[in-house]
Amino acid sequence: MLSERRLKVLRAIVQDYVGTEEPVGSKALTERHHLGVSPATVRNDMAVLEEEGFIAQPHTSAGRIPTDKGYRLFVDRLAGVKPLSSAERRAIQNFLDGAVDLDDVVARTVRLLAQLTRQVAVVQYPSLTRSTVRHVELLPLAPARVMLVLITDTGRVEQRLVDCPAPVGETALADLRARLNSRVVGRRFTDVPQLVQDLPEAFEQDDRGTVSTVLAVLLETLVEDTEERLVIGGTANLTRFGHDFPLTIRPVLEALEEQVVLLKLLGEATDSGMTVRIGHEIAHEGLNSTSVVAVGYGSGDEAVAKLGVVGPTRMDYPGTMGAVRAVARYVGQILAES
Amino acid sequence: MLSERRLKVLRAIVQDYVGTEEPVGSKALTERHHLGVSPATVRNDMAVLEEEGFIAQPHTSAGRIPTDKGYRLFVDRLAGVKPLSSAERRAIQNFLDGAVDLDDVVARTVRLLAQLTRQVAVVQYPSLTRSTVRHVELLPLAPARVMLVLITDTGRVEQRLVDCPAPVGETALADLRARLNSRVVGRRFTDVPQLVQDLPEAFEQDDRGTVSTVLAVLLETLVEDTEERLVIGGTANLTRFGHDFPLTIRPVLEALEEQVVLLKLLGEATDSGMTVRIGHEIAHEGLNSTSVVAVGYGSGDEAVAKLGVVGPTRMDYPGTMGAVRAVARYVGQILAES
DNA sequence: TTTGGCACTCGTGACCTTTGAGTGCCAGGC
DNA sequence: GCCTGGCACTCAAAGGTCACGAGTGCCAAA
Repeated sequence: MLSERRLKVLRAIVQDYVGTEEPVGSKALTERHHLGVSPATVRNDMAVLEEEGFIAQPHTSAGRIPTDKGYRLFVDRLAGVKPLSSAERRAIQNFLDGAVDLDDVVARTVRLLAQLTRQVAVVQYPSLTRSTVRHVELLPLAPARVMLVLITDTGRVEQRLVDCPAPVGETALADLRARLNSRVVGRRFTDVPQLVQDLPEAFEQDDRGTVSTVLAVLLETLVEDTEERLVIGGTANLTRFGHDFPLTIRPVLEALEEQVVLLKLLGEATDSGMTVRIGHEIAHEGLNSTSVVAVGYGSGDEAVAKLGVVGPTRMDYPGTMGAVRAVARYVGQILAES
Repeated sequence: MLSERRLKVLRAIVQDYVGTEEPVGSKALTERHHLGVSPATVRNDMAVLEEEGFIAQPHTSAGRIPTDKGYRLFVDRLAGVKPLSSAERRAIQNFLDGAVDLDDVVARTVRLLAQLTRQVAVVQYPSLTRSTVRHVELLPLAPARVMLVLITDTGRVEQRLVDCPAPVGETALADLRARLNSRVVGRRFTDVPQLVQDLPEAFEQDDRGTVSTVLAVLLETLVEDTEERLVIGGTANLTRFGHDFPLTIRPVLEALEEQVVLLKLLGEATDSGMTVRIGHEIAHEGLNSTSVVAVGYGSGDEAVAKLGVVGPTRMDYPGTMGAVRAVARYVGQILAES
């Protein structure tokens, strides 16, 4: 087990390195942090920390930099989540309060996160899986063609064209609309399938085909929409990545365009509480020199989606985590209000 | 006026520089292009070209590189549009034919363009200004709350919540829906305002407020939606920009996130025919070292939106223009079919 | 007008040296 | 047993020198 002081040394190394981007040596450490011991002692501690794999030397006779393992320990045990200043909190609130609809909320959130953390922000649209149905509408477009419109409690609207096996009368459609809504409004998406299961039986033989078709499309919409949309922003912050970044930035930009990768990353985040993935903990190769801080957000207790940032492993974890958490909370509030 | 040969020299310089990314000298020129004259002669021509501002020297005793003005001349008079190979054409068609809906068409187009040109691709969603209305639907959500759904001929669906000044009856709403649709279905967005102008007068005094409100929201939707959505892709290609690119890439990434800037850029493109903006011809400062190749596309004769690419001024103009034009044509076809 | 010749420029890369931050280790002190 | 000051060692970074060579401009001759 590492002694108290060695943990302090590790923390100091992480903090200094994050600030200066340069390997930190024993002398500089004792000067900047009042550790109460001499550089020589710190050197001994550093030797131990290196042996344990928490820090490394880029080359002999250079300072040390934290390894992924070192950052991990730092995040888990040495760093808190830095709360935002009240000025920042007010700024967040003001900025988000101006949003007019869901798209706007998401767009503003991503801008805000990017600005606050000075990193790349990723925001997932609220998932439909935990959403409830606000309204289902059926519009006759042509004799055998119906448009299905699904409105969710998060303000999202989805529509699908349905080609029916036979012409549908206005009354049958109105009947279906009424029955459908009475059963599913206010219910969760996940509950819908069994709620509508026996619905065709309530209709005349002629219309059953149509009813089944409409229901099939509805269920399909519910499932399909579980694959989420993402919005990313602040990619210009990638230029702050490091000195050698032609090589670093490339794969990151590529990964950011692969929504699948990002979705998987966010998906790995635990539903409640913040998740931090550091460097090689991230499965995707192009992101091995980045860290991801993600957290779920939602209108109620449950998270309906995730948001987070992607930055260099050498990032200000406490500050980033604080910003991410704060933004997630405010977005949750906004969603709850609307 | 520049002699025939000097134009040839300029063309050779542009081609070589685009290929090698390095200043091109007189000797290399005569070796790679059979100009039939000696390096000394070429040097004289280069001196003239430089005096006229078409080329420049990064420093004394280095080769020449084209200036923005040089590229302009090249594009206008020296370069054709390079048609794609039939293999490329087939690839485009196959790739786009797999699209299932409008979103997918746009997403695929942007990927395709980025891949084909190896640059940053920008695709604007089909504009609503030239679109026609397919259907307008009104859904009662609460006694004084109505959802307005607008379906366009390009397959786009927009919805808005309308808070009415007074409760609306089902019948009044149905009446409004019917009257509204009979007037605007199949008509262009731009014509809608005057078509519905006198609609409130057909209703009872009690409902006029509601009707006016709904109409106001509808018109607002039409106008708002004229501000287009954009999709961009291939940002990873920015890493190919140049050697000094930390400084170059930053403002470009920033500009790409400012949709306003891009919209303006695309907007400047003439409706028919391709537009090429080179370096400082672009008003936005961050994009002064880039060129934009844009062209309109549409399902019929008229362009409904623009698409294009953003790349370094040092780009393969003939090839890029060929790819952009070809993609625009195929997308137009796809849209016309659906 | 073109061409070969020639002197000149100047960025590039190779090679060397110096500098200094940082290290590991050790012997002595608390 | 842990901490500390001292000391020799290492090595990347910074600076300086130098030769190279691609490229230029100019000029006189074809």
